[in-house]
Amino acid sequence: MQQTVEQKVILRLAVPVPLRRLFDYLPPEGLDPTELQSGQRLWVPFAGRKLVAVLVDMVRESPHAKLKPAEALIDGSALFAERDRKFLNWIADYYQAPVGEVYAAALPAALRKGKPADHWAEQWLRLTTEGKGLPESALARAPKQQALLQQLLRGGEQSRTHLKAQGHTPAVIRALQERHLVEWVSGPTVPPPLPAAEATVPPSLNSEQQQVLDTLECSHFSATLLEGTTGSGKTEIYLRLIERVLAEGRQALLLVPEIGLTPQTLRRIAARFPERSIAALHSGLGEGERAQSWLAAAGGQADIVIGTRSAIMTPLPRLGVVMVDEEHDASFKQQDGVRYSARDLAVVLARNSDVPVLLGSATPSLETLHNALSGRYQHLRMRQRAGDARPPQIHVVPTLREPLEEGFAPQVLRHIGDTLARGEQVLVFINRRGFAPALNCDDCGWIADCPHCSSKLTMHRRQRQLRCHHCDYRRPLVDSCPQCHSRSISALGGGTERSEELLVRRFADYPVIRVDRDTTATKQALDRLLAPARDGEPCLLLGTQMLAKGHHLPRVTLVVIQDADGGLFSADFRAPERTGQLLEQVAGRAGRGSLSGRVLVQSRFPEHPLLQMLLEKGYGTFARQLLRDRAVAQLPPIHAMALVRAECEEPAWAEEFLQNARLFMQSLVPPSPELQYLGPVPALLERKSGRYRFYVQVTAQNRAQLQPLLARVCAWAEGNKNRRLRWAVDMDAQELS
DNA sequence: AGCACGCCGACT
DNA sequence: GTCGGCGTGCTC
Repeated sequence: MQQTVEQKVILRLAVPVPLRRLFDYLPPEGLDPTELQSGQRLWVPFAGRKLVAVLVDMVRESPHAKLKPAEALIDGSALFAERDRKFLNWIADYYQAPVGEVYAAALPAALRKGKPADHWAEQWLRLTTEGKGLPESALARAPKQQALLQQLLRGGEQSRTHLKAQGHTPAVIRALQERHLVEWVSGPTVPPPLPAAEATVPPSLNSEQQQVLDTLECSHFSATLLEGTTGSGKTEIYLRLIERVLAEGRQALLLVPEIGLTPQTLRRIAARFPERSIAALHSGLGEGERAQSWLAAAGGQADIVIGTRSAIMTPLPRLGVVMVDEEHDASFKQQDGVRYSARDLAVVLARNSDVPVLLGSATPSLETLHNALSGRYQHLRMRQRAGDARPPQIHVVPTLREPLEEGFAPQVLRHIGDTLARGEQVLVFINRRGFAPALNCDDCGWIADCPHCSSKLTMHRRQRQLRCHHCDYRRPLVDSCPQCHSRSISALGGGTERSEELLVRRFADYPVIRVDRDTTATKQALDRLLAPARDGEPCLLLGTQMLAKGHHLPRVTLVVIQDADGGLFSADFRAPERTGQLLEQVAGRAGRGSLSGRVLVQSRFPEHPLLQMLLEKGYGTFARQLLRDRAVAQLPPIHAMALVRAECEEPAWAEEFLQNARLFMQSLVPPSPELQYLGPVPALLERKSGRYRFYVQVTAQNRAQLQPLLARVCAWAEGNKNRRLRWAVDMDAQELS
């Protein structure tokens, strides 16, 4: 028997391609294999190109005969520790996603492209041997140098960023350098500095908050739903938990909805922890800043990480707590690529790391509520509003037989006028942007619709454009019918822009602030727009969902919901839940200060039982009723559900593909009361960007029944040869659109 | 996904 | 004669 002197090493790599497997390579030529660690990035040759791959595992042998060597090692040390890799592998498995794409999704763009991490290495200033020998009283004649020297003697090495923030000038540092007392060394990345904020002292807690904090156990895994009325002080609970884990030397992760991470939010956290290093991870960052924040988090330098959905995949070596604010928010579910739910992953991550997870909301998702009611999660509630704010009074305004003025009932306009006249603020919620959702010829019936989607074009009058809200199609506004040349064309229905026009006309003495995606391109813009409202002058705020989330506007005493009916008759089984959450959240904007609030809800169906229940009994009772309905209909969250989706320019191909997928799955697991199939059916938006979309829905008693079936259907579909067809498995799908 | 290889139409 | 259209095969 021949003995091999050199143990051969085979690298198993996650390559960013849409294939559900790892790829084996030999170590780069001329590299000592002992330098390799799982979790490092490497350049690899792959089907004629060069890609950045992540080393997931090292093994002794490979089933593949001809292996190529990897091209080069990128990282000196691993970016992903073993438990990070376990987590990412789990994600790929659970969501039936290609592993390489999961690893790619976990990395910030700059690192995904192969930039070396040491590009963001921080310069740290430390004492030389000579410097360490000095007494603190040295350099009495150079007070600035002395102060810096003392700081280094007491606190150890300091980052360049930190020194700059503290006002130590380069000149002072250079002076010490020239005396050979200090030197720069390259060290771990620190997060980019946040806008300066004045330190605040923690407010005192009310009894409910105190009770919640006493109940929350931080040493081990536990999952908790914190169901707290708007204004009950959930944020303070997050801040206290952060404080607690920081004191133990651990990191805190706070996930927030996409539009929740405003400079205002960041400032508030920075003000509470002025001495701590905070990394923000959101879409507003540049590529470099994002990589820097990510590396600071992954390197353990950042104490607090606050981010949107994708932050859940950031490695955190000292993780102590995970918190999800507004956990019901739809932006936690990724809608393309790796279709993960950051909220669900937060629970998985916490369990893996044996740390607590806190899901906070005034209007919990039915998923989380179900887990809380069934005892899987701890359920804590806060009903008191902070300060002396009282819950708002809610009134329904029937609009079916009412003569409306641009969508507003006369009495609603009267109330708006009265409120402004009292020097208070009004918030008008309209869940549709633009001037009008349709443009129609009175003579021949022509309707402006999107050439690429099964939807109508929305009229944007200010920009004189017709736009599709589903793809980015735009065309100039027409003033005669393109079909019959009639000049009698009308804009049907209303949106924020149309209401803005009316309100500006009717309430000319007051500023009207419109907040929607068209007026608010950036998070800074939102902050700027809302500034006059925060000053407390009487004004009218009008906008879409963007206005519904956590802005503290204490002078708003009247909230108008222009149309509550949208979600009551939708084909999407989640529509009532979302409508309930939205209405409750918007209504919560009323009367947050000492002034009491009033909410006017316009509806054509004021007697609709769900609307009645929501308005009279509140979201809690409403949500429990919806849960009972879901149980009867065998829908999530009582049952597990996944969609197999397909889209194609040729509708028949997508349908046929899904028909075959269903037949294939049925041959493995025939339909039964336990496991059921539906479809293929067209998606709610049947055509989008030129492609027809269909899905097959699979529901089962539990996920364990679904998992193996989905894995098999993925393997089957990967063998599908139609290039024009795109398909995906959407586990725990949130949208049927 | 993206890049190679391969087989049929309108161009210098 | 070939430049290039995109169908399909494969990626360690």
